[in-house]
Amino acid sequence: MPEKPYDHTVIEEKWHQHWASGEHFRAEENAEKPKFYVLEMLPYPSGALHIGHVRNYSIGDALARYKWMRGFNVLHPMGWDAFGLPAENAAIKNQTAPGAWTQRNIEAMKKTHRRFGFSYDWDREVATCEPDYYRWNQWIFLKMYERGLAYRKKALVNWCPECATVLANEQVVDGCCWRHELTPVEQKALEQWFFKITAYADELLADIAKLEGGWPDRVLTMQRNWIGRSEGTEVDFKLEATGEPIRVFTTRVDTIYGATCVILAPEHPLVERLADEMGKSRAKAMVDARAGQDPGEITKEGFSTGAYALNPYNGERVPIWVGNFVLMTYGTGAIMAVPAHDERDFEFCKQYGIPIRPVIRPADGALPADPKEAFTEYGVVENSGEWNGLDSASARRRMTEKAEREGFGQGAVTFRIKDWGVSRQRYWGTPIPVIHCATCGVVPVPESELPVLLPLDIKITGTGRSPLADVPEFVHVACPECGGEARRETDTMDTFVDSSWYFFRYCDSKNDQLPFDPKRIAYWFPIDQYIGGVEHAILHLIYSRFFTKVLRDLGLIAIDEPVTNLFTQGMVIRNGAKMSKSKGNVVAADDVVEKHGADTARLFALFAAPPEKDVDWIDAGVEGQYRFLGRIYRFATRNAGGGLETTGEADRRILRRLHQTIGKVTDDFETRWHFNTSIAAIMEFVNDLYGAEGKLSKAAVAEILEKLALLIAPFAPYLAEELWEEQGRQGPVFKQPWPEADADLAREDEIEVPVQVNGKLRGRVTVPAGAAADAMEVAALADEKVRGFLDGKQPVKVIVVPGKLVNIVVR
RNA sequence: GGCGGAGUGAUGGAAUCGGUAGACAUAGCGGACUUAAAAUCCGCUGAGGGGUAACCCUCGUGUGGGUUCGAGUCCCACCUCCGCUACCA
Repeated sequence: MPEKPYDHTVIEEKWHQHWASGEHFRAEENAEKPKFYVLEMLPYPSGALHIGHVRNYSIGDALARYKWMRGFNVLHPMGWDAFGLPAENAAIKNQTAPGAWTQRNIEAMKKTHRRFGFSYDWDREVATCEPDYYRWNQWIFLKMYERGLAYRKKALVNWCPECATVLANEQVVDGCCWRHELTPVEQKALEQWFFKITAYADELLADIAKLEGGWPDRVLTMQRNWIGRSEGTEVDFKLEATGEPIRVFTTRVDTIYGATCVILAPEHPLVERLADEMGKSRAKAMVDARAGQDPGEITKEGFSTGAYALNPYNGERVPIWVGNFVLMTYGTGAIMAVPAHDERDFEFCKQYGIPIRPVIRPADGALPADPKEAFTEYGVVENSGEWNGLDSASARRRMTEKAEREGFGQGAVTFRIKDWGVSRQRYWGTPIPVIHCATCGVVPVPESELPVLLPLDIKITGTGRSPLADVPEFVHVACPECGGEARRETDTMDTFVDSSWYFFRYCDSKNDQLPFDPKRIAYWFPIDQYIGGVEHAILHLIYSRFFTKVLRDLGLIAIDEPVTNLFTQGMVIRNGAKMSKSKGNVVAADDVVEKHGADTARLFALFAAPPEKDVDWIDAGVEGQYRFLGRIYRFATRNAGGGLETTGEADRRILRRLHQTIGKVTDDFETRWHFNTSIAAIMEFVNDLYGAEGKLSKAAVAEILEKLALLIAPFAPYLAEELWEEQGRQGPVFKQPWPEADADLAREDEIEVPVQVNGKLRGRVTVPAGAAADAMEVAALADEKVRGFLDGKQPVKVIVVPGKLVNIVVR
């Protein structure tokens, strides 16, 4: 047959049309077949897919297609994380409505998605900004409110006095507003909504054990650290003037005789009463200074309130200070400072001349007279009255018991993780479904009135209060309880709410009675493979686990954890920097597909590096993948139906290589997903194939062409489908059984074994495959070259690794 | 500061369990084809040295030590880069 040139535009356009109906990728519940739920993190519709997305989806798609070929019933959905701040920023900049802007972006990106030929079941598509999605955010919110898992409290927000608006953390640059670079951001307390994730802190921590093996260790470590459980003691110091308690949390109550002051967080309620006017304004300045600051950069500062507290263990009188490094949001917002045994306290006390008094000595040492640094390890208690001589661990235990017995403290477990603040003073998000009534207070919107619709035609100015507060039709509402005049909540939800349960919705995306039918979840869940960027290792993946547990406790699902296996791909960087619009180094997926075609782009995304590694995207190199596809296509077309009538040695050799290649690619899929080496193996095979061209039998050519199409199907689906069709076979290729490597055909007859003398490579001998150790030794010792290096000496020892190598040791 | 990852040719990377370092690809060089170029096909390509040649020798995986018959791979110390996290008492 005559060779045809590889024209990706023709091939890809053809199959693109063919797949447009979407029927090939539709997933349906089928109890007969094993299911496989493969999911890639849903993108924010920023306007265009970039090459980082392409990498993510190429990994997921290769796996989805492989699993199809392995006979699984595959669920492979896609959607849009469509709420969020960029839409509002674009609205301000371009005078467009956020909804319309988002919709346009989704359409553009979906088009790109389809050009790449990713195997999604688009019937299940979800866009989180659609009322039929976010109504279930509201529904879940109300269920959580009923159970006390959603509650209100005052919390600090970043506030720009110039815009008179709340800023997101990423809008704070060097402590100043991003739009007013000289205006320092202030901290302002607002009533806000919180999800009580701390109620699940213990379970979230304990269940990490269930994820081991399926999730990367570093993600689990990050989550453990983020939850940050620590056991300690809460102790009440007494305010000298009034006798009222000041509660502190410490993990080292054994050091309490070394406490030389009590330090309050600047927001601590007592500061209001203890500090003078000057102190109060200093405290306020400390709080504001924290906005957007790199915490490591903040230098410790503080001031004395002039008040004193009494140590409950020894009655000692210690001064009360305010310190900027004490956090109101952790523990009790107040600490006892033990400079001799805590680095931070040491630094602070040294700076202000507060005494440093050691009370713990190393088990094998003495108390230092004038410590140069804090001794933070466990040791033996000294200078501590009745407790002297105890080791730290038992002192902790017994001193805590005393506090409990005498009522001035107790054992306590503190978590680093805080309740999840979900209120956003923003427009483009899910309206929080509550109503504020002057008589009835906070009233949830009745379930029957959901969804609370987000009004679409509004002006976003970027200044003032929550944008929704300026929409009278939205705000004014009758109270569902008393019928009186009331106003709607004008804050919207954090977009992490949207992405915390979307993977359930995919299973039943059109349900208008419930967020999803529990039966369908039972079939598809848990997610067998979740794939996404490691940047979501903490927030998204903890919130998703939290929601799963909440939905379980609501009786909607029966599982504890949503994701069995997590794969975190590396980032695609560009010129050593993370791709971002502001840096102007974004590689658009559209450009790549335009120039080289979808198969080439996908192949290159997988070939550039193993998927878990970061990769610096350089255009050079894409060419090679295009050439590779062309080599396959040209070989296939010019050899179609061709070949010798008789079979010979060339057949045997190339079929051996074919089956070795199948084995290699299969192994990569089953164990480590290093598709760069899978593709390299197929390239090597094709190179060998070129060498054997013209020497192969008809039967061998046919088998090779068939298997080759199957082998590349997960990586280059367009070309695979085209080859499959040209061979006159019934498609689609990605629903065919994955080829099996035939171990007998793959086996080598002879192997070349390196021979070392004293560990240095000195020669090679050829032996039959499977040769016994002594046969290998004989062959090695008989080799002329090797003998030259033996210098006539007798081997002291010969190490033989069957099938691998021989090492002869001489002295 | 804490936790994690990585350092291999000009470049991306390979070497999966301690066993031939540099597969595969890019870039470069040379050849074939062509009036010419592109495309394609073939060959060479870690450094240094030797040989007419097939080939051979020495060195070589961030640095310095160690374990081992044998180390890119394991252990110790250090250097550099990257990511995450960060006064969490």
